[in-house]
Amino acid sequence: MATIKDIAELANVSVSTVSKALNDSPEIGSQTSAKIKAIARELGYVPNSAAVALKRSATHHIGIIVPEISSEFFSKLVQAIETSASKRGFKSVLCFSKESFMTESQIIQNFCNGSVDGIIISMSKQTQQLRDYKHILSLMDHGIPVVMVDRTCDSIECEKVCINDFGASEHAVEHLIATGCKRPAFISTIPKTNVGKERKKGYRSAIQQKLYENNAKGLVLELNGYRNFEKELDSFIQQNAIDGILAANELAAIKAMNIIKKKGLQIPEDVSVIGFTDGQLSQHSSPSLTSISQNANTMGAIALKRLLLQITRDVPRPNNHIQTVVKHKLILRESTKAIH
Amino acid sequence: MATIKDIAELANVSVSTVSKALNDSPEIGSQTSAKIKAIARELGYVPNSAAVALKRSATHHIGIIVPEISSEFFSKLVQAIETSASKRGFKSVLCFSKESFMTESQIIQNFCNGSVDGIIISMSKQTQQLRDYKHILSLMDHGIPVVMVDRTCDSIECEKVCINDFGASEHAVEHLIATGCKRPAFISTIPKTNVGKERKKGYRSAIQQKLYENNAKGLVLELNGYRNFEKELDSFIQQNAIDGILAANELAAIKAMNIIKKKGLQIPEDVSVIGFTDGQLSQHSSPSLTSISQNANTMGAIALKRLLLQITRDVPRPNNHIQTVVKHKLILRESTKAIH
DNA sequence: CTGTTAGCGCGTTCAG
DNA sequence: CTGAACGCGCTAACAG
Repeated sequence: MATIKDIAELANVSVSTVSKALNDSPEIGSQTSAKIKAIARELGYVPNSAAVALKRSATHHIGIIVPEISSEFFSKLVQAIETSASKRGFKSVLCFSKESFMTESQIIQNFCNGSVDGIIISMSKQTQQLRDYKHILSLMDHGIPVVMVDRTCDSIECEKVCINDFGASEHAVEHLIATGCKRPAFISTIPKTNVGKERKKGYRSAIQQKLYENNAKGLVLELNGYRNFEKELDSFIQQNAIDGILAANELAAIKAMNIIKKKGLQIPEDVSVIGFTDGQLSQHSSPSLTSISQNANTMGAIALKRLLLQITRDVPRPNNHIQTVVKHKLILRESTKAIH
Repeated sequence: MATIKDIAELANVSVSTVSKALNDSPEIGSQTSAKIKAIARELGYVPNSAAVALKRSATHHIGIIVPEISSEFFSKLVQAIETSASKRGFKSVLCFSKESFMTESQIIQNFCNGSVDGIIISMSKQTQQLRDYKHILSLMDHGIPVVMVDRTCDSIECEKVCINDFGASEHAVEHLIATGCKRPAFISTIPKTNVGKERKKGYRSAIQQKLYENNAKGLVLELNGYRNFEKELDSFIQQNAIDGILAANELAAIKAMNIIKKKGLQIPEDVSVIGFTDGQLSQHSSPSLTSISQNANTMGAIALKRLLLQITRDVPRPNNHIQTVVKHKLILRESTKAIH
């Protein structure tokens, strides 16, 4: 690895001259500058990032912490963040919490060493369940800007980017009702997350407004994962004479559709289904799945933009409690009936 | 951000004493050491990564370059690499080439600044098409270890991790033939990649051995993307009386199934289908898709292990042309018939 | 226009 | 057992 020093020796000038020449300082004469640049190119010189980072106390790296990327929402989100980041000269350090509080804490502790200029995080299930945000606060105490995406929480004052999960859920349920569903249900395998909770609330709000006069809680099936999914869902559908399903996540919706088909019921005639996230699974299932799109790309781009705003202007924490709400979209496909 | 200097002042010792104490040097007395550590904890001290990197000329970061992560193979691969890396104290910098040679080159040029200790790459389509590997060679010239995964090439002498795509393809076609297919076809939307080519060769080899005596080229449909996919595939199936399909990638297989169903044909009775990659799409489609699993998790873990071997022992390039072949797996599901 | 010098934060000889 | 001093590679005063 050629250094500035090597160039200086070859060019018979001092290191500072080289530094200035390479940074196009007006102080340096054009022929000297040209000569230096030629030598630099010759040697394949690239400024050492650690040295620059040390000097500027800024790394041009951001940290991304997500639970995982096997669900398409997160993989899209990550890709959107990285794409925006690289456009602006920032590199992305990607970490997975695997839905574990401990792992998330360790990752964050690690990020306190100044290896990133800021962090975008979507919290783990366990963190949201424990409601323990010490690690995130500690990060902010270290002066590292944080933007929370999708899996956010109210009790921390930092920037947030999310959709209106409550409203999106209402929207979906209203559509089920409008297409003739009398007994729409809500199923979820993410009951412990803020988004899971909001989506459930939205479901209840919609059925209370549009379907029941009383304070009915509706038909809700919540599970932690997919262990007994088939058995539970099967009896749930049977016992409650379900004719519509809103699933809080894509995979649950897809699995539900397969179980419904297996029972010999028709989708959407007997049971209509709507999912969240709108990924490839939704597009390519049969019947294709009506979905709420969370616009992961937009969320990612905005999250990055907000983060860089905090990083570049060194206002430590002005109006930090800004929350950007990205519009959702209901994408109609074959798994729901048409409105007459 | 507390530094070693701050601690030194508070403890009334020199910075070097602090450094030694924090690194558990036997030179430092136990009570001094304890006191220093207490203060460090108090201040929330974390060693500055840029300074350490500069000192050690090693960042404990690796670079991961993949085309994208919307296909499940790459998202699994990335997750596997990161998981192994973090276990060993390495952070992962993730970049997307978006199948573009230019983007890939720029990313790599950027990585020559010493911001990573090594790189794992799966090349872009365009790079494989142009066969221009200057950027990768330049990386190696800079002394940065490189491991290529899945999308590899023969003409570079670096470590490689892949599956036997040729053999896997043969395996799949043999299964189609064994379950009664007389006219199995091969479809691909990745004709320009090495894996796409190998899979096609494997297909041809199998049909020549098992089906035709002569050197028939078989029934091959290659497209660059999904623009006219439906139209092309439709007439391809019609004209050639296809009764089996091996698709070189998961999405093509799924799309093919949907088109076949739309034509009113039965899967697997009229047309059997096998795909590559075995992701969630394969598991949850109806009928579920028989697939070749590339064991992305294994590939990722091995790639990282091999890379770290090169990084830690500073043998620059000993037996660098090692190629690790990971075993594939044929996962039988509903889209193929049973063997009688 | 160019060179000298200091210092970013840390680890590491080498003296004491 | 502890401290002073150097240098990793770079930028930015400050001199000349």
